[in-house]
Amino acid sequence: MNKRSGIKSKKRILDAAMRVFSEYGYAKANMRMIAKASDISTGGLYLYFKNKEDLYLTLMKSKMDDFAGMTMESVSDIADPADAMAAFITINLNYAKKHKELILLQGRELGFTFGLEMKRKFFKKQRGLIEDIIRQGMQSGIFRKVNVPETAKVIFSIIRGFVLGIVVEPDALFTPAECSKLLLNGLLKKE
Amino acid sequence: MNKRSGIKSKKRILDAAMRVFSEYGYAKANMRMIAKASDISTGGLYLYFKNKEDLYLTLMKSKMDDFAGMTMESVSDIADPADAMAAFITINLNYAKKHKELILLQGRELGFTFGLEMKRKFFKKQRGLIEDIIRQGMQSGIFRKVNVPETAKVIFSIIRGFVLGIVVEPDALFTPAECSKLLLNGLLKKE
Amino acid sequence: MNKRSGIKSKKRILDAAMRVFSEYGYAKANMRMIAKASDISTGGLYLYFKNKEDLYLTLMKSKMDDFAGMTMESVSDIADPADAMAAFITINLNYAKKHKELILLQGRELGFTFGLEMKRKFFKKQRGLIEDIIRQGMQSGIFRKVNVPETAKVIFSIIRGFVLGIVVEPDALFTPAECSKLLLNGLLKKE
Amino acid sequence: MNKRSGIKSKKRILDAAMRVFSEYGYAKANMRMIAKASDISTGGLYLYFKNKEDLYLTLMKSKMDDFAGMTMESVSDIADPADAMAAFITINLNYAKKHKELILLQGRELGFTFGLEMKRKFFKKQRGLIEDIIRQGMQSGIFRKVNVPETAKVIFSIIRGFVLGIVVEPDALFTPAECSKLLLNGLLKKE
DNA sequence: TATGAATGAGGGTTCATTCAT
DNA sequence: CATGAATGAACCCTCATTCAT
Repeated sequence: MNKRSGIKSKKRILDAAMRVFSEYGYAKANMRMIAKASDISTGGLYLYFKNKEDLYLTLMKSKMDDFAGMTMESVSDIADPADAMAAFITINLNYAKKHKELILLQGRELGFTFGLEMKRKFFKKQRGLIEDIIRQGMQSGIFRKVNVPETAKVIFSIIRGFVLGIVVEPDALFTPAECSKLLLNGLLKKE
Repeated sequence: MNKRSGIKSKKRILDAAMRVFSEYGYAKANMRMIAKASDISTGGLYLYFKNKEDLYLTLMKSKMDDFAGMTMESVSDIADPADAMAAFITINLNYAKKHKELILLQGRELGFTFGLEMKRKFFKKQRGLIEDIIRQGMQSGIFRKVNVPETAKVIFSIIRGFVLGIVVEPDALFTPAECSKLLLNGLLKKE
Repeated sequence: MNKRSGIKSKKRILDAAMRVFSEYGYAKANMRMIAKASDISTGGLYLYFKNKEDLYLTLMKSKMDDFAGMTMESVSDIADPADAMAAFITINLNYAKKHKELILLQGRELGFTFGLEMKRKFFKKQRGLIEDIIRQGMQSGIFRKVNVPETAKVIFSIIRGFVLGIVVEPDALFTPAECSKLLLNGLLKKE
Repeated sequence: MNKRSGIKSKKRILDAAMRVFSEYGYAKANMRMIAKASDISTGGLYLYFKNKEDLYLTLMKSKMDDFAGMTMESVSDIADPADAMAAFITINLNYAKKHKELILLQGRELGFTFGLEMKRKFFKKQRGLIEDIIRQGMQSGIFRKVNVPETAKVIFSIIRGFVLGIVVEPDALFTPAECSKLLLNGLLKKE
């Protein structure tokens, strides 16, 4: 009955879906909840999304794109590779702190049969960013010589670990600064 | 078809449940599948487990206990803290490599309403091991002075990141050796 | 197959439920039967009723309300208390004769954990009617002096007995007239 | 394992069944409960009873026989018909007071497809007793002339009403004395 | 574009009954 | 006689999806 632009409706649904999926997870969330939360009829959902999976995937893609944009932007104009790496970590951790539910949601459906490809693409992109930083660090001589893609992979894994740590431990006390310090300096005493 | 020792039946169910849950995840797995996979009737499942959740939780607990035992044992008699840490990482990564599905399954249900307490206890224990190693390293003077529990938390997160990395990337190339090297030495060139 | 007014669907379900519950009793009736009998899908039932119990209770409540209305109305404008009592009995017995299955159904679930409160309220109301009649009879001097609420209770029990008698004995021959005569005059010869 | 005489086991099962059926009703009681309550294995139940229905029916029959014996005995040697009638009522009400659950249980399954025949036979016998009393009362001239079988039916219904009243109302205050007074004298003031 | 009643397959769970021991 | 693990049909209920309006 409401005259709403299609785009606006789609946005509303996505927002509602975010709230609902975050709270209940993919499996326990149901279309009626999302319909109610977005104030759109059950049938209406299917005007904008092929099915539940499509809705979920679209949502995830948009969030990932947002985040990818953020990181890209914030890192691109930092000259010092160590600073850039620190910035990359910082933005990851801050985002995690702010959007625990999203991380949780993504993690929860980690190995899902669907959406894997999308996730992999996202990961690759992020790793690409790290690789660039490492290469710059090596060129400028402040990083040790390492196998770039492999190290990027490891670092990316570490960051994912940090992120999960923040999300999982309710009273996580570790700060971006500390995390990057450990990553950059290691545990051993510099002789 | 009757008469199997109760314990044997329980074991069969647990094994089958592991396979089924691994493949489909908790939500999409259904009791009928597990029944079929364990060659036990649907009703039979409920002779040994109160319900689906109980079955899942029991399964997880047994796996965690197994793993906790393994790490404890393998680390306990290594004198050098750096070696101990490396061993701890190695065992984590090797286990992950061998039991990807289990990790995935656990990760998938990360934020589950149930079983959280159990998982937290497990995490705490593992973190305790790391703390011990750090303390020894600091005493023997080969580790830098750090805030022990916090650092343990960070390291544990990092390891979790490694583990997930192995699981998520299908062609993970990173080795335990590399991982522990990075963790111990950091990315920056010494001096 | 779609689109029926909600109210109409609800009515159809209630009607079908009456038939099914009457024939099989609460425990042996199942939702699929009711669905089939109302020509509505299983899921459709749950659009209108929270669950089996709710459906049953709603059904009972509506029947009780109907009946309470009938008695109230038919007794209210009879001046002579003896006549009023006779009318009350008559309406009870006639209703029982016409709706054996309903009585049976209600009786069958007599001590049910649920719906007891509802039934008690209904009983209380009916007893209230009887009390009024007794009081009037005593005031006008044609009834003996009795303890009103207690006597009402007894009379109500007697009527319930009559009702059950009609329902249980397939070839019940006893008529309202006879019943009220016995109740009013007793068995002893008036000396 | 226990050496128990068959008869004793049967009795134990019946006793346990009484307790369990009373508490849960026929439908919600299950064989395992009865097995546990009688300390006999599930399979063992089927050594003594063909199935759940048979167990229930056997139980009911034994209770009815007991009760029929009691009434018969207690009424048989009372000379005065009014006293006999009063005694009959008294024994019914006292039994009801003592064995509410049994009455409830029987009432609950009133219209059951099975056991109806048995119940009818029981009712007939009880009615026969009442008929005898009425006939004696008419012969001795203290009862009014009435249609004997029909009046017996009505009286039996009334008594059933009393019995149910006792069971249903939690704080039933009506006494056997009162009940029989009303039944014998009626509500109207004499003359 | 929008609605929401309706569908129906499928999931978790129970329980009377059987049968190898 | 006795056991109790095992069976499997059947039950209540949910929910993604459709479609007449």
